[in-house]
Amino acid sequence: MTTTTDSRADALREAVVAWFDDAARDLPWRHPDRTPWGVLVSETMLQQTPVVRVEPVWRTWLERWPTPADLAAAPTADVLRAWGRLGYPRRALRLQECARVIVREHGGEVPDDEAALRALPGVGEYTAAAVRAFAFGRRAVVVDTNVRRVLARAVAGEALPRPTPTAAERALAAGLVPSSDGDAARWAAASMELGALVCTARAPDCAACPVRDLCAWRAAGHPPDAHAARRRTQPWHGTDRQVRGRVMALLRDASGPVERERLLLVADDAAQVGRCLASLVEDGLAETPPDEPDLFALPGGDTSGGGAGTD
DNA sequence: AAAGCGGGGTG
DNA sequence: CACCCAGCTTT
Repeated sequence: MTTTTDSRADALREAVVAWFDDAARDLPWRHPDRTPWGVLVSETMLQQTPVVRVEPVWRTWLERWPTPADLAAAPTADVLRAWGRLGYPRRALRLQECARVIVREHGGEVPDDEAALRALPGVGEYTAAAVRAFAFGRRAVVVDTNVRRVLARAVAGEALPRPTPTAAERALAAGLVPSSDGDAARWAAASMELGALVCTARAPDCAACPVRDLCAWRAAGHPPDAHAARRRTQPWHGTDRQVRGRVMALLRDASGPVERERLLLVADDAAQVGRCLASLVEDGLAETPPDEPDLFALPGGDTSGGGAGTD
């Protein structure tokens, strides 16, 4: 991949980075004393969860489990409770498994190369690139939802990127990444921040945008979203996801196993709840104590010999 | 390529 | 109430 070197690309990169120097949020995972592990934890928590909700959980999490070895050794029930309401609790499971792989295969240190990062549970293309850039200051093509939107507007002249990324889109993003490690890492953080703070999805603040005079979307008169018809808003009310979430909330708040009968009350459709309980067990998010098929608890959280778990 | 997977803040 | 959020995994 070659870096685009035309003057317009240069102007875009320089304007965004200069803006970032002044406008960057003071986020804890950007502090000088952060560790690669802290960055990996933040990136995992930030997968589909907004910054404001992640920040307090990240602080207590890193205080409690400052290294991969600490998280690897923790009871999974404690991990799921600490994850709280961040959503997608399978991420917490994968993060703990990730910690165990790091301990087992990487001497307890977060790896810094692309292939090793991608091999970690829960680490995909974006997270691997983000860890390389933000934890190690290395060059990486970091393309998240913010960067996709910024490039869709500023370069492609569209209101929003298409629902699923294309090869052309990633090539465009790759071509804009500066060649040096330091510049590339700064560009990654800056382009993401611009999308998060100024070039937002709902109400972009074009008047405050450092690249407003370079923006193809603005130059075209802010045409509407060309891909709107192909977007599907995911249902929520009455779905398995909602029911699973309610079950998990109950299990988190209980100090011990919970009776199936009580869990069935989270929704009108008992069959649906039963299906969700089975899927949660299948996913490793819940388990039934030995010879107790009508009790459910968070995994590895068995504290006593079986008495009724009272809050 | 598309579906499944949480939860809550916001216009 | 629809939409969105520093995505990943599986089909």
